[in-house]
Amino acid sequence: MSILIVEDEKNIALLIQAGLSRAGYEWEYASDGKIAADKIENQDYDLVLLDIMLPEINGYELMEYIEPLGMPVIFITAKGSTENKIKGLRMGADDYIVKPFAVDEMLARVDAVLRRYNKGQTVLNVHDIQIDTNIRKVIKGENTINLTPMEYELLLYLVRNKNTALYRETIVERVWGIDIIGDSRTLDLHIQRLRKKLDWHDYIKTVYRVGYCLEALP
Amino acid sequence: MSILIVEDEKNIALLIQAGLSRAGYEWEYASDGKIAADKIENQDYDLVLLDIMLPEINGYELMEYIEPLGMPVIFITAKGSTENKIKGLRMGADDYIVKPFAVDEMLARVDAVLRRYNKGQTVLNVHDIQIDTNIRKVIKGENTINLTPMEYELLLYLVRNKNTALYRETIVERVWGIDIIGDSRTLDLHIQRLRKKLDWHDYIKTVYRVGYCLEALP
DNA sequence: AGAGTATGTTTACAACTTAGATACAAAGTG
DNA sequence: CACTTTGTATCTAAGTTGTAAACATACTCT
Repeated sequence: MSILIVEDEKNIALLIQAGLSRAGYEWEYASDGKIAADKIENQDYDLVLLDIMLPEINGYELMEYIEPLGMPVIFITAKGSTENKIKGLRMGADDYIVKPFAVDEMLARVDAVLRRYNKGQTVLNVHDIQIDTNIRKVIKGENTINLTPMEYELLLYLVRNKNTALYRETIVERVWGIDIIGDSRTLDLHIQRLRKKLDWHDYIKTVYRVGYCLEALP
Repeated sequence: MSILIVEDEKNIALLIQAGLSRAGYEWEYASDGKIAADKIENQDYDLVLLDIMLPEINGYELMEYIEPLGMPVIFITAKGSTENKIKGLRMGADDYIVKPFAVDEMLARVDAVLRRYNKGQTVLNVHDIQIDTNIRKVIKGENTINLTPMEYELLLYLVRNKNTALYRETIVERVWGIDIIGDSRTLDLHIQRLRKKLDWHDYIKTVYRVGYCLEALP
C-alpha cells in the first residue's frame, strides 16, 4: 500500500508522513509538481495526497495528468477556498481535506477512499479479536473491548506490523508522533494495558533490549 | 436512466456531469429555468438535479412546475442556507445537496432517490424508528417525534453513515455547511437533544477524541 | 552459578483533555 | 408578542495519559 504525498510546505508534509507511518502505510514524498509527475510516471501509487497550491506545476495541472491513470486523489486545500474545492472535485478528486487538519481525520479519509477502491481492509482478524477500523471497535468473542484512543492506535500499529520485532523508539515515534524525548516508561505502560485488556500476555512478546513483537499467524 | 441537470454555474454543472457519467448515468443539461422547463415538457426524466439559484425562472418556480409530474427532484443549495433547504423540501424535493459537495456524496444521494422511487420506498428504518424522508417525519412506535430542522439533518447524516466513527469536524462540516470555526459545544448539544428525543442513549455512541458513531444493523 | 546491573512491569496518582449538563441569549417565525 | 429553534458560555463530570517510584525479571560477567 503506497501513497504519494505532494506538498511543498515541509511542516505539513512531515505531519502527513508521520500520520501515514503511524497507520502503517508506505509513502513517498514529492515537494513539487515536477517531482510528483516523475514519480507517478515511474510507479503506481494507491493514492495521491495532493496540495493544490504548488510551485512550478500546480495541483490542477497535475490532476489532469493523474486522472486518466485512475489513481485516487485526495486534495488538500486552504480554508475557505470553496472555489478550489469545487474545481478539484470536478477534476475527479475523491475527497478533500481543509488545512489545517487533524491528522486522524486525514487518516480516516484516506482509509475511506482506499476502502471505496477496495484497496483497504475494514476488518482485521488477529488471534481471538476482531478490529473494525470503520467504527474503531475491538471485539473479542461476544464482547466489545473498550480501548482508549492511544491504546487503539498502538494496537493497530502492532497488528499492521505483526511478526516483526519493533524497536521501542520506532513504536513511540510512529504511534505517538515524531519527537518524544529520551527514556520513558510510557510505551511499556500502554503495552501492559493492552495485554491486560485483550488478555494477550502470550501474544505480545517483549524482545529484550529491542522492544516488542506481536506474534500471530500471517 | 436519464437525469436532467439544471444549473447555471458551468463549473458545478461539469462536476455533476462528470460524476454521473462515471457512474454510468445518462444526463442532459439545462443552464437556466426556461430551457429546463422546455426539456421537461418534451421528455420524461428519472430525476432532476435542480439548483435553486437560477436566472430567469428560479428553482422554486420550476419545482412548482415539476412537482405535479411526479418527477423526483434533488435540489442544490448554497452552504448554510437552511431556510432554502426547508423550503425546497416542503415543496416536494426528495433530497438536497449543499454546495460544494463531494461527488461521491452526490452520487450516493442520486442512487438513494432512484432506488426509493423504484421500490417505492421513502422510509428508512433504523432501530425502533422510521424516517419518512418525503415528509421529513420521524416515527417511533405509535408516536411522531418532533425534530427541529437541524436535529433532523443531523439524524439523517448519522443514519446515512451508520456504523462509521465520524469525526466531529466532518460532521459539522457536512451537516452545518463548510467553515465553522474552532471549538464549540454545538454539535454535542444537538447530539444530546437527539439522544433524548429518540431515547437513543445506547445507539449514538460517543467515540472519545474522535466524534460520534451511530450503531445499527447494516 | 550467582552477584550486580540493566531493563521491563506494576501500581498509584496527578495533570490534563474532552464530553455532558444547564442556563440563557439571539435570531427567526407565525 | 409569544414561541420555537439554535448557538454560546460556563460549570461539572468523566475519561485519558504520562510520571514517579517501588518491584520483578532477564542478562552479563567473573
